[in-house]
Amino acid sequence: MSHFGRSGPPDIRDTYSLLVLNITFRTTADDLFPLFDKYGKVVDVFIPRDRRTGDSRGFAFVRYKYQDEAQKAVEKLDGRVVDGREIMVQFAKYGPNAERIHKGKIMEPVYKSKGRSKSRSPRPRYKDDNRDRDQRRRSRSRSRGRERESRRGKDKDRDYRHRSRSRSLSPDYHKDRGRGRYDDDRRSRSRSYGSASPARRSPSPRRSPSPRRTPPSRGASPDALKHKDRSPTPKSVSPRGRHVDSRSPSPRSDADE
DNA sequence: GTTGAGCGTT
Repeated sequence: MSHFGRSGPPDIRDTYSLLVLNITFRTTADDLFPLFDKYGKVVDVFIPRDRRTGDSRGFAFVRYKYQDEAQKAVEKLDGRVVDGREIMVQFAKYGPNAERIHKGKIMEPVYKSKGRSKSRSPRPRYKDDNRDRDQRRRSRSRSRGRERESRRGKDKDRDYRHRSRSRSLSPDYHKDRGRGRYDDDRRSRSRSYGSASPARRSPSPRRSPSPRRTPPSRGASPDALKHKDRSPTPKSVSPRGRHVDSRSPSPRSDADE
């Protein structure tokens, strides 16, 4: 859903997509549009949302008409604090159809069946380049600290994410963000609740085989504590509150099994 | 009500 056209992507023929990360979950396309539009002609603004909850996923896509404008917006809006959160603007790496994108411009996959050598730069990571990205990373790393555990090697953790993204090994979208998958099907197929109905149980846990047994670690005898706290006056207390005057609760009958 | 690495819809 585009912000402009309600019928999917309008036209990505000559548009440059920018990826906006680290945005608040409350930020909407309407909020980003004026911000990005000020730096250039924004063709469309799209914010992926959850299909179940409908909440923003925390990032948005802004499509510019010209690359120069997009580039400028990236430099200007990147690092800008929006809604109290520092956003990260950068060119989209992947397209909606898993197409390759160069500088936000969708480029169809090159068929080198005939031509062998395009000799295109794969992605040389220079130290300078890393340095830039490192700076912005600090912003998002300051959160609760999902990496707090920092297991035994950061390399491992880092590699894990790297593969998740880079490697197309996991087509499954398991983003452990609470989205999970559509379990509705499973739930529907749940076995018939005939005899395994927990609700059928007596609401009164009086027959609990093992009630809260005070741990002796305290040094206080369970009996003593129970006597003092539980029933100061056995006659006044009503465990369930249903049979106060009842003379014979009839445990067997009452406790249906 | 919350969350926080990342790349997209009719």
